[in-house]
Amino acid sequence: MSELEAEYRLEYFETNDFVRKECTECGAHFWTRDESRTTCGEPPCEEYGFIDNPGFDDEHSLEEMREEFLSFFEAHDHERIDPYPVAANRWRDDVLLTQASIYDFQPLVTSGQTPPPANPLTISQPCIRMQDIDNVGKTGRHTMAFEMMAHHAFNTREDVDPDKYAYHGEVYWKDQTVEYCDEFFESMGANVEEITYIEDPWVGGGNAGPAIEVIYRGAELATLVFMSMEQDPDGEYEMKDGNRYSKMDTYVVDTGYGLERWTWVSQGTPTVYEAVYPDMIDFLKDNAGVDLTDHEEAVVHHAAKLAGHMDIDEAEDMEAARDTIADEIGIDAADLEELMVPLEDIYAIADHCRTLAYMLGDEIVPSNVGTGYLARMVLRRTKRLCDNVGVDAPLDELVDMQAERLEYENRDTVRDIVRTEVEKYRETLDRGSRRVEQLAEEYSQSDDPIPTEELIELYDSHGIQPDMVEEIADEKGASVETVDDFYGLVAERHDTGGALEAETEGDERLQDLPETDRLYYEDQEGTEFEAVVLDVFEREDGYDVVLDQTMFYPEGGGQPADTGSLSTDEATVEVTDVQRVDGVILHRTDGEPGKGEFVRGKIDAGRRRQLMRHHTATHVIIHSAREVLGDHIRQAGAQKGVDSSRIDFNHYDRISREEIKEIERVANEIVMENTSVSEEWPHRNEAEAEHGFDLYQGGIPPGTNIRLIHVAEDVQACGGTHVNRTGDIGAIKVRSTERVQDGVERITFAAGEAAIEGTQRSEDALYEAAEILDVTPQQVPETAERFFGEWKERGKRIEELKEELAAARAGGAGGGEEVDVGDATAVVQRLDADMDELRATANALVEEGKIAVLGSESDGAQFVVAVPEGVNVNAGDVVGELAGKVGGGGGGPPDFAQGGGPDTDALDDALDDAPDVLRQVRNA
RNA sequence: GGGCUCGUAGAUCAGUGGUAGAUCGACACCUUCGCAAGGUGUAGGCCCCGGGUUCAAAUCCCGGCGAGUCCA
Repeated sequence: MSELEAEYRLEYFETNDFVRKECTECGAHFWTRDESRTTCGEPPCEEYGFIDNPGFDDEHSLEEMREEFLSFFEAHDHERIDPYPVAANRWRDDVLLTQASIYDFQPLVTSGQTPPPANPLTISQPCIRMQDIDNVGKTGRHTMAFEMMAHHAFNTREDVDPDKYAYHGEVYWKDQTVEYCDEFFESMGANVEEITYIEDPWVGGGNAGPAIEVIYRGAELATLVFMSMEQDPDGEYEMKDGNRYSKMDTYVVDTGYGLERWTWVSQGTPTVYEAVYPDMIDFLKDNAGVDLTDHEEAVVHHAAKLAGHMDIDEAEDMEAARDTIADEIGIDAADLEELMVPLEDIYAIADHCRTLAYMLGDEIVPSNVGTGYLARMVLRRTKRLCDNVGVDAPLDELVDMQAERLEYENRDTVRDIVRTEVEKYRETLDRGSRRVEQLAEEYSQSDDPIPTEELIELYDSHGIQPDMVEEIADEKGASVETVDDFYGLVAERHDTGGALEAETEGDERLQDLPETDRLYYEDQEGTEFEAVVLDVFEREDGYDVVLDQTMFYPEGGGQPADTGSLSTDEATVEVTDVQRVDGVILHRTDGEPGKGEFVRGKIDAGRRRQLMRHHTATHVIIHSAREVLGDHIRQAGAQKGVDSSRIDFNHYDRISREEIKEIERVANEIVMENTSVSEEWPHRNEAEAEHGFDLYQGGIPPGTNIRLIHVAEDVQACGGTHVNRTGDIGAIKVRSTERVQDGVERITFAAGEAAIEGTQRSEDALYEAAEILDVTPQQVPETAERFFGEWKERGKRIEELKEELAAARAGGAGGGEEVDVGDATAVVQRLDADMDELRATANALVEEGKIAVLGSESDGAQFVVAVPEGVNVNAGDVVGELAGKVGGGGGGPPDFAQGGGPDTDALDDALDDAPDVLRQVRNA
């Protein structure tokens, strides 16, 4: 760590009379203007110094503070850019939610592959950190939702090739960053003498660099990170994670100024929540009927202030501190808790509602996977808190209060989603409590506690929290087996082996080959071309041929590879698959065309044409779905094919038949308009500025320029091949919809010829059905309904008749053989009817006080034996014996047994033996 | 993406291989001046679908469809 010391000897510190000191409490090194200072200023070395003592000239609301910051940096030559969505998984696959402003620029911008939207830039980025969820509301300082105000500058070293990275040269670095920070504090009216800059090197995600924590009146108000190193076993710096790092070609100024912290310090309220959500807190208190007397108000204020001065980083710290605080104020700890808990819930509700506003406003759709699951968790937690504290305002209204404040435009959809989710949650709770009630009743009878096993099952499979089980069990007079590490036990159930996928090893030879020219972009309609074979790789099941240029489209963006052939004068090889690896296109063939040969390539035109139709149709469908279902519709995956294609997207409800028809109608309208499908390669910043993030439905491509495909009003970044005009699609027919996950719907559709074929197939089925029923296709549903009804009627009628028949037979009309078995009479009879009839007859005989032994030949040999009450014959034993004679088995309760076997020839013999069997069983 | 749970009458659910059930609701009748309530009775089931095992499957196995839930 000491190796970084030189990194902090800034000219700015020198020229402004800063001194470097070592904290007497924690030993950290820091820079200050105050020669007499001995501690770094950060809790626990020092207490909060701003509560009831605001640190700046003016009090600011959240909105005012955000504007102060952004306009300050705008005035200092930074471009203000719009915040990114909180759903970071839209542009990177390593995280779900945006947790810092730098997330916006990872990994493509920070690595230099892609230029930043502006340089330098300033932003206030909404972030969500779920890690702190248990602390929110309780500690007075933790929030789940926050905005990270930041300014960023992206630099590359002067000595690297200017063409190597998407930006070049140094914008500014450490001195300028610290100077901006100092100046901003000063502009807010802070006393700069009190600021300390603590040296605190930063490490994260394979990168590292020197960093400075900026502390003012006990609050960490900014972190200045100088990202400039990457992990490297041979690197010259060893960082605090024990790994070695070396300098990179790019170096990035990554700052973070907590908007909520700044707002809080400007107001000096006891908790951050009161500074950030004053209106919402008032509303919630009023709604929940939390009405404090002046005295209580003073106690709460006093307690919060004391807590503020303590080192409370976890909710548990708060519980522990409660006694101390109560003691100091001079009231009972229990009384204090009773006073504080409702307020803590209210604080948490306000924060959670803002979190939800960000998530849903940024069009995350609740689901059981990914970010959708996180949104659902937050929503359910919020609902529970509302119920706890007695807030009865509808949750969608509460979320909307925040959405309005954050100026989201899709507020109606957000409310709709919240209402749908609350309803789903209510159903889950209903289902759950019924289940628990039943269980509780069961266990209260046996006096056993409900075992942990059941609790885990209830939570894991049915989403019921243990405390809810306890509550209901209590009402039913049952207890619950308590366990320490409940969630640990749940986690155990999810242990997975984690099968590792084998990495495909790259060919050294491949890396030396030039990128293949992509003719399929120059002429999307073309199907024949000429090329030179640059290299051939022998594979297990064929060859990989590399050409200098190709028209074969490699698999990508959900579009399968082209197939076709490569021909020399002597021979023709079939191309079965095409892949692109680092810009080099590999043609998998069944033969060796010869390195250096001149080849003519020919792609399967019909197949390609269908793929192009389907690809363009995919854009049309997603656009139509957006139009019909709402702006939250976003592609979640797609696969094109020859006969049909499918597209998955987020939606919070099942798609109705009506909606499908409407989507189909809108899609075909676009087809019939026959507008041109165009392609362009604009600078990504211009593209983003004009079309926003929705460009990247299928993932974010790297590079300065990106390929855009315009289909009617729809614009998407896309690497696929497309038809020239929408009319070339021919027709679009939705084939089916399914729910692939909760909140993710899949539409399978067909375009062009496949649409016609698909429709014809469904019609064939309908016509065939109509022919069988001998009605017109239009009459099929009505007729089917009538037939089904009649079929059921007949079934019932047959039942009735069988019973009547059985009664008649039992009455003597059947002519079975009557034998005496001790004091009882048995009827042995062969009926040749189905099992139902046999059973009915047997029952009727039993009614008359007779033992029934019935045999039948239908689908093998079958027996039914029934014994009236009070007769000492075990029916099961009789059947077992008889069934054995026909090569099968049987059994059942002592008064009614069934059985049979495959050997029908032996049926009569078995029945002849029945009287003996009966007597044997009776004697046994 | 993975794990787990579930699918039976209009609703909620029993039913662990041997004759498909309960409660509520619906309907009819009784009781009542009338209503609530009560009583008696009746109707209402492709046991999600398709295969397999078995003498026999709502039940066991495999696949599909539908729903729920937890985790990443």
